[in-house]
Amino acid sequence: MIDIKFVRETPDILRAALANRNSKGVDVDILLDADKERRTLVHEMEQLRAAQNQASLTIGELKRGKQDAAAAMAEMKLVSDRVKMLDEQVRAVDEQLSNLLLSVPNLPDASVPVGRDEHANRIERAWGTPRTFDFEPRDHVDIGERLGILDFATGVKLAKARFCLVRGMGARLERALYNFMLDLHTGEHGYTEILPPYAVNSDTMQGTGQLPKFAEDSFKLEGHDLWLIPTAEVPVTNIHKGDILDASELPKYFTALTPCFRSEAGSYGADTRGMIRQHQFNKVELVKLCTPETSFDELDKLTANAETVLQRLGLPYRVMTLCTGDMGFSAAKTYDIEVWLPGQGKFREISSCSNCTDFQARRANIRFKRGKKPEFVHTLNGSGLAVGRTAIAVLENYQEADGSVVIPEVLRPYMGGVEAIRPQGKT
RNA sequence: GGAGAGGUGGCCGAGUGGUUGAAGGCGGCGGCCUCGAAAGCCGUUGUGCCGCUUCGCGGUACCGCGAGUUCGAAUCUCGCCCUCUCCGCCA
Repeated sequence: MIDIKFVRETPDILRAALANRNSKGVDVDILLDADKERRTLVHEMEQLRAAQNQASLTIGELKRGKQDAAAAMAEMKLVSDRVKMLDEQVRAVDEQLSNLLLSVPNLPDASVPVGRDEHANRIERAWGTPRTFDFEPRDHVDIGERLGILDFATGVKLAKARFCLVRGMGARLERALYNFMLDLHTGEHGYTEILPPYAVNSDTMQGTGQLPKFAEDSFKLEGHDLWLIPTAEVPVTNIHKGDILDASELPKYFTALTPCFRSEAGSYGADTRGMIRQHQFNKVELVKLCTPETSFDELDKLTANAETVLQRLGLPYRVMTLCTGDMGFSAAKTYDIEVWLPGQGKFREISSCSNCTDFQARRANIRFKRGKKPEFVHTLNGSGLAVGRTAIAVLENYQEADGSVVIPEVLRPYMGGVEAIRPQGKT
C-alpha cells in the first residue's frame, strides 16, 4: 500500500509512476477527492464528539447531584444522531479510500528501467557457459519420460492438467535439491528455516498484496476463509504482521520450503508442455525484513544467495532487472534470475528477487522502533530457488546422449552417492 | 463437531453504565542514593487518525473483532473469531 500522504502531497509523481507501470486503471483524482472528503467529515465528527464528551461529564455531575438533566440529554440526543450520520459517511468513504489504495501498485525505484514489457528488461550479468552438445539436446519432458521419472498423464488423472507426478529418482532429485538449498541458506547465508502453514486467511493474503486484486490467481478453500499459498512469501512475510519490532532485531532472514499453488488464470496456452508452469510446485523462498536504508543492499545480497545455488550446481544463468511495466504489483525493484535450458534453447525464469520497500509493511502493518515514532520495515523476497524448475535445468543441462542424466557433484551426498540417473535396464 | 470457562496496556491483574487510556504489581526507561552495584525512594512508560504557532500542543479513537442499546459503554444486547478444560474424532 502506498502512503496516502504521498498521494496528497505529490500526486504528479504518482501519476507518472503509474503510467510507467501500465496501471491506467487507477484514477488519482478519485483518490484525492475521497481523501479530502474523508478529512472534512472526520473533522466535523470529532468536533461534535468533543462536545458530546464534554456534555456527558456535565450530565453525570447533574445526576450525581440529583439535579434535572433532561434538557441537556435532549440536546445531546440531536448531536448523537448527527454523529451517527457522520460516522456512517466516514465509514463509507474510508472503505472507498482503502479499496482504492489497496489497488495501487508499488512505485518503481528510480534505478528501474522504464518500459512496457519484458523487451525492456535489462541484462545485468551472466554466469557460466552453456555446454555444447555433440547430439541434439532433448527437453526435460523427453528426458523425464524416458527415464520414467516424470509422469504427466497420471498427474492429469489424479487432478487435472498442469499437475504432474514425479517418481523414483526424479522425486529423489527434487528432495536432494531442496535439502541442498535449505542447507546452503541456513548454514552459509544466515537464514532461519520456517515451516509455515500452506493455507492462510484473507488478511494475510492482503498483507503481501495477493488480495484484493488478484483473487483469481489463487485457490480458495471452499467454505473457509483460507487460501492455498501461491508462495511462501505470503505466510513468511506476514509472520510479523501487526508487530512493532525492536531495531536491534533487524534484519531478519527467513527461508522456507513450501509447495506453491497457482491457478494460472490468464496463462491458457502458455507453457503447456512439461513442468515449467504447474498448478503446484515446490519452492525454497528467501524472505527478509530490514530497515529502509539497507533494503537495496539486502536485495543484492539476497539475489547473490539465490545465484550461489546455480553456481554450485554448475547451471549457466543470467540476471535481469525487470522494467517498470514487467514488475509485480508489490515490487519496487525486481531481479529475475534466468537459467539456461538447452532443451528449449532459452533462458527461463528460475527466481524472482524483489525489494517491496514499505509497500507490504504498510499493508501488513509491520513496523520497527528506533526513535520515538515506529517506522515501517522494508520487506524483500526471492526464490532460492524454484525447485521444480531447477530439476528441469539439471535434467536438460546434465543429459547424456544415451538418455541418462549426470548428478551434479554437490547433490550426490543428498542422493545417496548416486552419480547418474540412467534409463531402466541400463546401469 | 458437542458442553463449559474465558479473552483488559510489553507481562500479570483490578474494574458490571458517568472525571477510566484504564487501579495495583512486574518489566522497561530517567533520576536520587552509592566508590560501584543491589535494595530503597521519586518520576516516566502504547498505537492510529485529524488539526495546529510541529524537537511540541490540542482533539478523537482504540479494553479479541464487528454491529446494536444509551445523552454517555471496558462495563448491557446480538453475531463472529480465538484460547483453555472435558467429551467425541484423529496423524
